[in-house]
Amino acid sequence: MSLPHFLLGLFEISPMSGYDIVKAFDYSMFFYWHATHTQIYKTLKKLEHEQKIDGQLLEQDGNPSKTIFSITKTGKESLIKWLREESKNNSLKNRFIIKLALSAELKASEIIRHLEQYKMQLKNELCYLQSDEKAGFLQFARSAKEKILWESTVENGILYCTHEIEWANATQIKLSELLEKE
Amino acid sequence: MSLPHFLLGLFEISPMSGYDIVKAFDYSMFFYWHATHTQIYKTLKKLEHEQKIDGQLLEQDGNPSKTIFSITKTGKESLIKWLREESKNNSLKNRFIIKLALSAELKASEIIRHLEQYKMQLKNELCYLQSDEKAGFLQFARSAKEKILWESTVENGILYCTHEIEWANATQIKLSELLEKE
DNA sequence: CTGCCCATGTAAATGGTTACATGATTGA
DNA sequence: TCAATCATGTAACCATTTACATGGGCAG
Repeated sequence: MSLPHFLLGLFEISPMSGYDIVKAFDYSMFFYWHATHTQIYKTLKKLEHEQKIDGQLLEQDGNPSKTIFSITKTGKESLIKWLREESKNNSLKNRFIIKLALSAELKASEIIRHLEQYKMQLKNELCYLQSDEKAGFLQFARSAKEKILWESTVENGILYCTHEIEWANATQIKLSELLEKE
Repeated sequence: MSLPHFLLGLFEISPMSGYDIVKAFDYSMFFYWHATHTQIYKTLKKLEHEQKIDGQLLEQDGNPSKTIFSITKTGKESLIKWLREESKNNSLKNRFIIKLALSAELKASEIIRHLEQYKMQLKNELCYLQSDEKAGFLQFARSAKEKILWESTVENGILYCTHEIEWANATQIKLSELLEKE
């Protein structure tokens, strides 16, 4: 139940179109969230209907027209209210880890291969998090406070990926030691 | 789309009742997954209908009867097939972090308080992951390989919580330095 | 006799993915 | 001329949460 608030948060930073948000998600701009265009456009309709955002049609030449949404006073109030609430239900769902826990039926070599694939996914994410492109966004922070928050969230993703890769390496080693014993 | 497979994985370890699984989730036995009883019982019906599990009524005195499910041959085949597949869509959703990224409108002191609450949640989880109760489960591993996998998943949770707490501390310090400057 | 634990369910709502659809424009 | 990008949508499905419900047993 957070996508509407997440979008309000984006509009509070800057007015933008639904498509801008779709693209931001597609380029995995937000390490800890994902949404598809279906969900985004539906949520935008809902937020507009609740008068939390306000759409302005922008005609373009070359490209189709698009609606630029801005946050309204009501929307901002709703956003602040949500921001102030304690964040509960922070439980994570990690498909890879739970599959791994149940994988004892597979050959050790096969599990090692899965860990390798997992590491590759993490390295890709890490690569983007550490890119100049990502770092470039930080300059758009509107205050020292915002800059700290944005840097911290990027740092969180980097630390997560790094530690997860290290853990995967350690697990691979344990499994290969097992292979040698057999 | 993994709960059915997750449950098959549990039944492959040992036959058990729906209620056993409900309780396991309630006591957050599985750090990286959660499900409610509604979802569990519905999934059990589905798995039974697909003949992937097989229920046996167990009469008890004192307590109501319960159905103990075991995995069938078909179920085990389906489980193995899933285990062999590469695990994609490992993207995480972290409500706390995304809220934090949007929190620049809040006072630094308020954000520091949120980080404190987040740390408390993590410390609770960590406490359980490091408990004797949790360690006790490891002895039920049916092979050296399974033991490595279970230990690794617990270790993964411990590392995650530990690093996340460290990161939260560092972020709190940055924010309090900002407070001093004002 | 009140309230919690056992054990299992239904109904309704929300959240999220996948597939299908459109129609203009631009670059290879 | 073929495919990709821009921009937005619907329909159907699957996943998940919240609320409501039952009925016996047991402890305080």
